[in-house]
Parts: sequence; C-alpha cells; structure tokens
Amino acid sequence: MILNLIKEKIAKTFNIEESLFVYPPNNKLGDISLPLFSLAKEREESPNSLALKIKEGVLSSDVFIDIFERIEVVGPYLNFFINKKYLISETVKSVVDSPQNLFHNNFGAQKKVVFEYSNANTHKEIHIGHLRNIVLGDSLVKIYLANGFDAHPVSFINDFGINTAKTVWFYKNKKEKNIGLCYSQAVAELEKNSDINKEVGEIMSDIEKRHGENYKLWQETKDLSLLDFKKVYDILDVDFEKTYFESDLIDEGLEIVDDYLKRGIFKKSEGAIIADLEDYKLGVLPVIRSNGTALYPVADLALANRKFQDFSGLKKSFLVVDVRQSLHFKQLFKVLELAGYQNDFTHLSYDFVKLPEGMMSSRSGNAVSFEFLFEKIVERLSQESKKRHEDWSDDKILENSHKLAVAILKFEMLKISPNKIITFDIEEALRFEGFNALYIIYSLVRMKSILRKADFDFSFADLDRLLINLKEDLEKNICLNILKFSDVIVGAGKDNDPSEIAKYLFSFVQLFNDYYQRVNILKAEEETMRARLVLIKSCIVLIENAFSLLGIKTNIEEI
RNA sequence: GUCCCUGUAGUUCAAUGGAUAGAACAUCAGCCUUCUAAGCUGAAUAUCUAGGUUCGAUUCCUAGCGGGGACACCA
Repeated sequence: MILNLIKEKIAKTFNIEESLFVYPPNNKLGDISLPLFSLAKEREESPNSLALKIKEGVLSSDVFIDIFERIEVVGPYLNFFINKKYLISETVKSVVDSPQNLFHNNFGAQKKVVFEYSNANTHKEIHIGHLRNIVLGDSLVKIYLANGFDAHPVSFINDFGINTAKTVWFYKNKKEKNIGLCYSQAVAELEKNSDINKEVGEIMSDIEKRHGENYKLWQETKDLSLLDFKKVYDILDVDFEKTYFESDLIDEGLEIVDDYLKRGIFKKSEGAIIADLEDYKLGVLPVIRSNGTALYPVADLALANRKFQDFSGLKKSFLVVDVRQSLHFKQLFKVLELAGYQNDFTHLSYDFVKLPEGMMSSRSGNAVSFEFLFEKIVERLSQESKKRHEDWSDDKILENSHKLAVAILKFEMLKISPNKIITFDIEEALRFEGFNALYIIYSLVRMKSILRKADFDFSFADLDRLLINLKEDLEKNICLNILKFSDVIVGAGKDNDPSEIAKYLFSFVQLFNDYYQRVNILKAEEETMRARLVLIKSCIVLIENAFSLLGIKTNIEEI
C-alpha cells in the first residue's frame, strides 16, 4: 500500500522506526510527518538539525524523486507532501484494480478465532441492550476477517435458568402468547405474591427432569422465543455457525464439576459447590447451589470444551458480553487455567445501553424492545420518504425505510466506543442528522445517482491518462484519506472497537460532501468529468467496504 | 470496604505522549432557476482538582473529588 511503502522506504534508508511516522493534524502541514524528538535524543542532535539532514538526504536520493512534491521542516517536525498526481493515480488505480489490498490485510495470519455473542436468554424479549451485543459481535467478526483472521461467529443461548420457569408459569396461567411479555409480567406477579415461587420451583424441577406437562410447555415457549430471535437476526442480517444451548451443555458441565471437585479445583462450602479464588483476589465463584441445582458457570465450563472440539485448531475464543460480567469471566478463566487449559479466552466487554431516565432491564419491564424501536424508526422514515417522493408506492417506501432503519440502528450502536455507556434517546435517534448512518447513506446515494446519470463505462477507461485531470487539492485529500483506511481497519481490530471505523467513515463522507458542494461533476469538461466519475466510483467502493465492516448493507439506490 | 470503568463545549461523543483539543446536536447568521437541502458555509462555547514523570500530558503515575458498575448460590 502506497503510504506504507513510502514510510517503509524512508525508514529503511535512514534507519528509522517506521512506527514513528504520524499524520499531521491538518493537511496544510503535510501528508505524512516524522516528529524527531526521540530520534534526535538517541543521536544526540537537535531535532531541527536532524530534520534538515534527513530532508537533504531524501531530496538527494533519486528513489524519492517522483514521490514528493516538497518536504518542509517545521521545528522538530519533518513534513512530507506527496506528489499529487502520483498519490491520486496510485490510490484510484489500487481501489479500482485491487481493492482487496486496501481493505484486507494478513495481520491475523489466518489464526482461527471464535466470537461468542448474542448470549440471549430465551423466554425474554430482545431489547436494545441485546442489540448492542449482536451488532458489536457481528462487526468484530467482520473486522477480524478483514484483518486476516479465520473468524467464526457462535452464539450461546441461555434456555435453562429459573427465568424460563417464571415465563412458563405466566404462559400457562395467563394464556399470554407473546413470550417477550411473559417474563417481565411474571416477575411483576411474583413480587406481588411470593407464594407463586413454590409453583415456579416445581416447574423448574420438571424442566430439569425433562418430562411432564411443564417440560412440554418449556419446549413450546422456547421454540416461540427462538422464532422471535430468528426474526431479529433476519432483520439484522446476522448468522451463527453454531448455536449452543445451555440445556444441551448442562450434563457435560456437571461431569466437569465432579471432576474438578475430585481434583480440588472446586470445593463444598455452605452446602454449595464453589471455586475458592481468594488466593487470586477473585473472590468466590459459586457453581452449584446448596439445593443441588446448577448455576451459570456449569454450562460455561462445558462450552469452553465444546468450542475447542468443534473448531479444531482454535487459537482464541472471544466472548462478547456485558461489562458487568467481568468478574465472572475472570473467575471462569482462572478456573479453566487451574484445570490446565492452555487456550486463550478473552472477554470483550462493552458497557450497557441505558435510557435517559435511567437503567433498563427486562426484569422491570422498562426495556425498549428491539421490535418497538425498529417499527418506530421505520414509521418515521416512511413519513419522511412520503414527503419527498409522492410518486413512490407504499411497498417501495416501506422497503427502503426497512433498509435504512437497520443501517441507522446498527450505526447508533457502533459509533460509540464499547467501553462507553450508550444513553439511548429515542427522540435523538429519530432525528437523522449529523453523525448518523443516514447522513452517510444519503451521500452515498447521491454519488450513485451521479454515476447512473453519467452512464459511464469504467471498463474502457484508460486510468493513467484520465487521472491526470484530477488537479484539485480536495481530490488529493480524498485519496489520502482513502489510503488511511487500511490503518483504521488494523486499529479497530487491535482495539476491538468498531467505532473507529464509524468515525472514520463519517469524517470521510464529510470530506466528500465538501467536494460535492464545491465541484461540478457532470457539468465539468469531458475528460475532467470522466476522471471525477472514476474518483467517485472509488469513494463508493471505500464507503461500501467500511459499511460492510459494520455489518451494514448498502443496497439502497434511491432515498 | 475491595476491585473495574469513567470525568473534555449547554448536551452526546473524538483526539497511537506531539503541532492551533476535533465533530454532531442545540443556539445565532447565511446558501436551493445549479449532479437528491436527510446537504453545505460561517459564528460562539470545553480538558474535575492537586501533585509527579517527560523536551512535551486531555492522554502515563499517585492522591483527592464526582458519576456508573461488580463483589456466594441472578445471568
């Protein structure tokens, strides 16, 4: 890639660490820059005189003769201005000819990794907290794939807890068919009348024994719940290679517990079975309740096993789970380590989604369900579309609004760093201005519309000759930013943070909109027009690639 | 009490230890006979406090203050 090649060349020639290069805060200062503080210290020289020396060296070397327009020394900084023609033509050609070189690297060396996410509970509704999890996991898998990892998405579904029994109880007694509503309403009933707990306990016991009427109802409600999940996954266009169920893992987990008990990793305490991790300052992990029933870690232990069985050669297992379970995972990983696991487990935590009025939970029933939010956004988008396109059919409006709503929701969840709480304000989300997927899609659709109107056949374009016509500073700046995308992909992977892609994408489109406003494309002189069309095509490829790393599809032609 | 995260503009978020701390929303002032104005331009406004490390700290360290979370039978 061009920027890396340039940095590498300079670094090699002058024996400098390649990582010392930075991008200047604004493009008036240069395209790439080398701050010389540390190097000057090492070489016992003043940064400024060292900068001047290197500058002379670069200028006198014929390797760099066509690459740089000029080189400036500003105090301790050495600022390189890349030749405009060279930068533009190299960039556009590589986007058009070999985009995989720009949008894909082999940083991960095909290391096999698994991402476990969307660890939803059946018998509960999917709310916007889960949405963050699903969208984050999906995006991370895509970013890791782009970084050359062999990444696989799996999901672990919790279908066996006491919450399922509560839902069954409500379903059975109140004839409520909407499973999502059953749980929160059951919790409310239980609070009013604690006698119900006994019934719920009996239901749970039947479920665990796997027979009788209650077990049947459990299966029935589970299936209904899974249908609801499927609906959401389809809307969000996410898919898992494997889905693990707690109910399938529990027996294997119990065997492991026995084994660990024998090996002294677990012990009995106060009637329960625990892992005592006080020595590691990790407190105590309860595994089996004093009444003999299994707790969450039992399934986790079995799942750790399964994943390495199912994905042979697996090097690393990522678990995308809410930050509130950090301690739990530290404990679990410590237990696995004590049991002799050599494998690498990493908890990718993210903070929760709260409402402006406070915390959200499916227990209290104040959660904003995915379905509700999605419909609300579709509705608002449809209203707007109708205003703009009186000639569009209702079907077309609805279809477009659906696509947009998915993009908007995903972007809302991903544009903020995972370790920040998202305060989800529905009014804010319905405003569609500024740092928002709609802004980007709107611009993208305008770009596509220009290409449609131009009706230009790219396959016959003689790029070398054509690109000479791109003479604007903005055109160079756009190309420079296209090139920076490679670094963004690597960074987002290293930091496990898709928001870096979202932020980059937004600022890139801002830059393009500036260009769009200032420069005429279809009205430009013939050759300039064609060159600009090729540039726009490159921008479209970039934007669609960036969006795809966020799991956002861009199959929208009009808006 | 212990541990984890966090504190930047009126609000929501940015800023690999580096140059003039950036956006978006809201506010104010402008731009549609012109490739889709869900757009663009301009104005105004900010690093919790005190120390330390460093040539250089919003960033790293220590302490304090504020916010959130987790800490044995929830997941």
